[in-house]
Amino acid sequence: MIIEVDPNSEVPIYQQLRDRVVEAIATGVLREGSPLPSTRALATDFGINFHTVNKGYDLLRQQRLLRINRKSGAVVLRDGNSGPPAPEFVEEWTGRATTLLAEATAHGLSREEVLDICRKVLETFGERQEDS
Amino acid sequence: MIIEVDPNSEVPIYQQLRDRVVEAIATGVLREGSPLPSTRALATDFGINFHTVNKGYDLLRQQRLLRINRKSGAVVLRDGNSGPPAPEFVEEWTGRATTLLAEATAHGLSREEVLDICRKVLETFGERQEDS
Amino acid sequence: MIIEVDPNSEVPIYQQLRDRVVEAIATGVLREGSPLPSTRALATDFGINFHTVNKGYDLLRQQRLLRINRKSGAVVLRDGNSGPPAPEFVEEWTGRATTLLAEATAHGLSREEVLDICRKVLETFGERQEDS
Amino acid sequence: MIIEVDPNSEVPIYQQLRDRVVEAIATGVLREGSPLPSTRALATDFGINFHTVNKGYDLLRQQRLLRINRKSGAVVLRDGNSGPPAPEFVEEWTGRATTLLAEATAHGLSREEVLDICRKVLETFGERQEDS
DNA sequence: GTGGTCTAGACCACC
DNA sequence: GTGGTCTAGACCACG
Repeated sequence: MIIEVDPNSEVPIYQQLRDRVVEAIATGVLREGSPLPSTRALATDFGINFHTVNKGYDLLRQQRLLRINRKSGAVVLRDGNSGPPAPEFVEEWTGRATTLLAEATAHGLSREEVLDICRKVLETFGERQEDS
Repeated sequence: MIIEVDPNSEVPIYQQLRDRVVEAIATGVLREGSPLPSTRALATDFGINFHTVNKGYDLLRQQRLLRINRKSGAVVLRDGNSGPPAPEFVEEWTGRATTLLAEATAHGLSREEVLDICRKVLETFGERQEDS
Repeated sequence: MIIEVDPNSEVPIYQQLRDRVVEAIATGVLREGSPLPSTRALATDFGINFHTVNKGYDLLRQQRLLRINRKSGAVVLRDGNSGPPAPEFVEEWTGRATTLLAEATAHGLSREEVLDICRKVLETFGERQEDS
Repeated sequence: MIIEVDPNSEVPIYQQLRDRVVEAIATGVLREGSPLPSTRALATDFGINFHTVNKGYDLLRQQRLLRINRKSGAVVLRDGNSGPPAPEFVEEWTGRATTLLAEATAHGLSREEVLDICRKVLETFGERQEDS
């Protein structure tokens, strides 16, 4: 895994970790069943406390993206090919997307420019199995 | 202005205020030159601390969306028709968008579903002046 | 609040705290909108660490029973009169109830004895508004 | 025996094992005197550690549901028809039931809804011998 | 060796 | 004042 976190960022480390894992799942670097490093191992790798890693992993577990075993550590529970999302997720996500899209619009990006950026970002994510 | 903040939400009030103003600019409710209520007036309206409003306005000022004059109060500095955004903004915004889009992808939304949601949200922002 | 936790119990302190709060909501001691002590205050009251209280409160927030404000502390988000439960909750709860009821049955309690105990326990919980 | 354990669940395997045995006794699949597989056989069947099975059996022994003989293996010590439960068990069980029922009540299930669920679950446990 | 719990103390963000 | 984050280290539960 090629994940990096910035301890000096204003966004909490555990959330950076969550974001990077989510992105790795979206890009296909991590798939359903992929194992993640142990909390202690990842902590020493990043030079951060293992509790911080723990909290990041816990966030991912709450979002049903990770399954945590005492025995075998953390395992990716789902990826883009694991079925449709929960309706509540879509609703909640749309709310956050609205704010983000409003910001781009207010700063002068046109509808098509915004969609182009989104399209390009989505293209960097791996192809879905059903597409190929 | 028909702006509402939820003091019980988990998202900080000053950020809710910022988000609502950004959305108002995106939807055309606020335009370049539109005056905003004074910090004190808004604070008493919402029953929140005057410093909180100040912080929200300051965020908008940092993002070059607001101009704050000691004399004439806060004025919207730009809207979607005020020209293209700063390149740094686009870059920073794309980063945040990537994380958000990754989240949708990881949870099982297809590329087209994500783009559809974005398209629909953008349509609610109303037509730009040069479009009409 | 008359809440007690046993630091020597095998069940984690933060979960005991969660259980006591849930029971207080069920019995009507706590209602929608009731404030809870600050994490630090409760921690010193119980002679435990504030992080432990924090974790207990966080559990309750995850279950949508608590709302946590930076300003005003923790507030009860819902009680028995705040509307019907989420379907997923009912399903998950039924699973746990099955195991518990099986235990009673295996130990020799008859169907009616079990239901009697449940009925009596439920009667100690406060009357619902719509019942009165 | 048709018992299944999920090694990926968040609930410990030894407790899953205990729960499934308790449920099997409640539903009548296992009765007083029924032999259980040897710990080693069960361990290889499930692909889990032999100590884990041991711990699950030990839990059942502590709850007076199992007798473990070095010679004849594990045998079900009692079922629903083996007489009334120990008073201490009833007391301890009522405590756990209170927490579970409180949870349902706090989430908005009415007294009758809760009792209905319990009644339906108990009906799936089959008739007792003295009832038939 | 894995994660989970609890303690302790520091510093920051919010209001 | 409130809660949130991060660090640090100890001990226990699980397999």
